[in-house]
Amino acid sequence: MGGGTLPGTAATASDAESDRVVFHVDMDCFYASCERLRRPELADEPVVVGMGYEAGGTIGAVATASYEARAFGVESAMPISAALELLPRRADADPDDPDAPDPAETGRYLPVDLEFYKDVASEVKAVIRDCADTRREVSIDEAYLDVTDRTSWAVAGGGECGSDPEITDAETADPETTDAETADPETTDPPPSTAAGPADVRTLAEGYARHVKSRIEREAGVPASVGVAPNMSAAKVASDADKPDGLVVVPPGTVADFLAPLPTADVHGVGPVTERTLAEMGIETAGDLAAADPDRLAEELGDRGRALSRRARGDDERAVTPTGLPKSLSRESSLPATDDDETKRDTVSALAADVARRARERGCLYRTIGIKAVEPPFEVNTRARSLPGPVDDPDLVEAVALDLLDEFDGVRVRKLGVRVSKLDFAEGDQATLSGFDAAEQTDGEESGPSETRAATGGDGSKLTDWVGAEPTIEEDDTDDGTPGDRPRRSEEGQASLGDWE
DNA sequence: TCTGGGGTCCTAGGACCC
DNA sequence: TCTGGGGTCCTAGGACCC
Repeated sequence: MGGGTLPGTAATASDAESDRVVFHVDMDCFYASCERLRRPELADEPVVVGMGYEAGGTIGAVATASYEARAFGVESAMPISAALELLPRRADADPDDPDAPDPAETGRYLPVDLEFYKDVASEVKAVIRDCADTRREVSIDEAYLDVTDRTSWAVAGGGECGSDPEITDAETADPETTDAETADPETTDPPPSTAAGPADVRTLAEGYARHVKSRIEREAGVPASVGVAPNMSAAKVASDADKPDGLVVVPPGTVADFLAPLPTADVHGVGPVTERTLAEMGIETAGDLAAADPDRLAEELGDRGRALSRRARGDDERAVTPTGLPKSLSRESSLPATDDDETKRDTVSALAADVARRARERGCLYRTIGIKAVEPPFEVNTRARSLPGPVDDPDLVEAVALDLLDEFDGVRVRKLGVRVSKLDFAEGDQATLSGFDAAEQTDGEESGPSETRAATGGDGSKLTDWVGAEPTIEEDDTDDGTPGDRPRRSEEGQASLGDWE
């Protein structure tokens, strides 16, 4: 990075010439960290947080395992029953029972408490919003920050190219920042640089990342790992490279070298299937991937092949953009495999009601209703039907879902799901501030003309006649039908994260 | 160890239209 | 009157991510 880049000259340069500064902030075993926050006695214990898990039970899957638990082989997505074999429950450690597990080799098992984690996440987000104007909050525990305008790749301490006073200020002027990262680098014996480049070069970007990271820990009380790079995919890999509590910096020009030795599976977008395909082509590392002929990759993987090849070379021009509004809403749930149609219909009815309720809470209409039916062992079937126009109609969701389910009469299923898609956030009536408490009005009046009458029209002919029977829906739904509380699109074009809070 | 639940994006084939 | 091409929408499935 010699002497920085003149404005305008870098715009079209690919990969390493981009001088953007992108952070990927990734909370360490977030759910477990949240549990520790409110139960400090769990601090150094193996902690397993299970979804679908109830205290004392054996069903469910591992949502998050603390690093202490991972040392026993417990991994995300593993069935709780399997985790228990590797790491028995602490409660089962009975000192009087010679057959009981050694307490030192047991762990704490807790059910997911998403509401609490969201509270913690909102504190993390408050820090992130304070530290970056441009950001993408990807999930409850993960975000990308473009902080190009707050820091730079200049070398810290007024080195060769780090002479921009504004930038130095940005890093150090925060009055709240009292710890080492603001102090004079000369006197505080800075932590060794984790830059992938020349190890003795600390950039301002690294200092700012340290600042963000320590603010999160201080203000939200949970640890984070941060990856720093000139683009999103490299930052993502960097944040993973030294977990937990990691800070890995990959300066411009070093991205390809940083990625090269990593297995292909570490490249964002390479899952088990692609990994296998690549291995069959003799491609084992990101370096191999970068060196492979893009045309050959495209033959095997389609357009994705080319994109992965670019990523592996450190070339990722995607801008950090806020998360948009959701494209679909769904609920699904597993059940003991059954072919009992009554059970299946009850399940689908409940899922449909829940999906419809959430859609209404978010003030969104939907035009497609679908189901998912998973046959053992893992055969996924989906069916969907589109309506002539967007609606907000719980009864219709149920009716259509049940109708689609008919195809699976007598079929054994182990999981069922209901989804609405082709969402329409009906942005027309911002004026409806009165609909503020719409989430509460789920009973009684239907809050608007978007309620389609087709399926509930009073005759027994359920939905045989709704397709094409209600071309009037379209006119109707535009004037109302949005409860108006959720789509907070004004915040930044699109709600930065309409999801929670 | 038979795999939880919530999403996104992409592809392919068919229907339909001009 | 067996034959063109392009575009769009829809459905189903697959891969991936957290």
